[in-house]
Amino acid sequence: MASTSPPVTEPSARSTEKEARGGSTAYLRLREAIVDGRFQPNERLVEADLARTFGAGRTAIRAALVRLDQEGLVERQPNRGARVRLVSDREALEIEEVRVALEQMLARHAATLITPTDVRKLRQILEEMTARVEAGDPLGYSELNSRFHEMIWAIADQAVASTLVANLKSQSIRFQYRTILQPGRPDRSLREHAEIVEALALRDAARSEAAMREHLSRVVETLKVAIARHQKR
Amino acid sequence: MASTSPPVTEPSARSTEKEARGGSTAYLRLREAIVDGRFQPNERLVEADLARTFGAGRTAIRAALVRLDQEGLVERQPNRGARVRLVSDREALEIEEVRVALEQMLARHAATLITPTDVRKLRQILEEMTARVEAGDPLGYSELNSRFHEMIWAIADQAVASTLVANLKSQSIRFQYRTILQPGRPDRSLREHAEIVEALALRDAARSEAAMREHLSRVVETLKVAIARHQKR
DNA sequence: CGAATAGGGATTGTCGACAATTCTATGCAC
DNA sequence: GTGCATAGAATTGTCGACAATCCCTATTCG
Repeated sequence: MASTSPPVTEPSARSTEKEARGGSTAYLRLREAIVDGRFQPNERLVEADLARTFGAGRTAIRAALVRLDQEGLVERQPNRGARVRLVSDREALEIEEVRVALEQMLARHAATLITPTDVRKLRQILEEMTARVEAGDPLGYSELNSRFHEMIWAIADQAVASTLVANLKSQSIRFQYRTILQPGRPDRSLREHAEIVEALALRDAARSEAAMREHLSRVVETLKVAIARHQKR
Repeated sequence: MASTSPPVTEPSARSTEKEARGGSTAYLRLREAIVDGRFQPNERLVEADLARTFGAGRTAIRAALVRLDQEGLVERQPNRGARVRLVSDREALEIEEVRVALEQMLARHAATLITPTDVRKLRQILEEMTARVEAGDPLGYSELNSRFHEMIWAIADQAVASTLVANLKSQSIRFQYRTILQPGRPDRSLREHAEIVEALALRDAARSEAAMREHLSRVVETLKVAIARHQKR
């Protein structure tokens, strides 16, 4: 399991790379810490503390916070510091709606660009997913699920959309288990994924788009009831 | 005319407001300068110069640049400074594709939430647009066109999607005139907008979505030929 | 004459210090 | 005991200085 989005779109490949060297290493490490949940939502992020923790200067931490704020992972208030941003239930739903729209489009593009090799890889992931469901391993399933979708993003070859959807995902990561853990969901989810692969293999753009829409719309619905149930508790 | 996105989603309402006071005023002014085209694409943005120009410290400028980099308006390379980001033709198309997907979704939501007052306002904008076309005023038309779409974003009441689409728009602003200036485009565009209003007035979600998709798909197509024509020149 | 190299100027990156602001806790009045 | 004012601590915001890096030019050597 571990972090979150390895393949398609690293945190934000826009600029400042070279890892270990430059100053953006603080950004990457802080980001990872937040996404992995090592900081609680709403937890205060004191610059001096972070600087000590990550062995960086306050300047670097500051830049990282500005960046994470713009990215939506952190909330900064003037003179009052930064906290890990808590995304509300309402917002999580909005994010998921956007994801539906974007992945739909990505599926359509993927259908016209997909190669036999890609299809083989997708089927392979699908098999592994089946195994995890049978083994009753929701965590492993969830990880493969991510791989599945990321693979489609890569095939679609649409950098803008992929970056956006990856960013949104890291914002709403806290909600990802609420859907899979619903009863009966894994089986149904599996069938939906199978239909997506089927449509992609046929290079049928319209059907691929529809299948993805169908799949993610159900995820949204599931999330809605999960949240409703979670609230009246 | 002037700036770009007044109503729905100011530059980035996430944090740091209060305008004239805090330090983010440099960010806002620099952003506006870039979006309005007062800096050429690829032009170097030297921190010291900007600090003098905007009467701010280098620290504030630095924070603004980090933010604008994350936002995609500026490109920063380690130790080599920042430049106004040049979005390629390819990327402009990708951005527009994303816009199709998002606005489609926004139209669907707007259809279920729209009020008679909203409909009246949309029809009014539509009338003004007609007047501009008849007057042969593409600039005024373009401005109203923005207002039209922003109004729909507002109605849809989806902050996440609205923010994204607004950001994308400021990135691709350089391309906005390439579509409208194509021959025969204004008339057709007008009819498409009318159909959108019609569908929204009926509160018909599916039809609204389809109308928006139809409209923006044509914009993408138009942009494609405009770019192709522009390249072999 | 061309290529490699060293020097100098310009620019970014980072640190430490201090000012400005917010937060916390204590004391005082009622 | 509750509410308000105030002092002190904690934290952020900003500035100036310096180190690190890059870019350009001129010089030297083959």
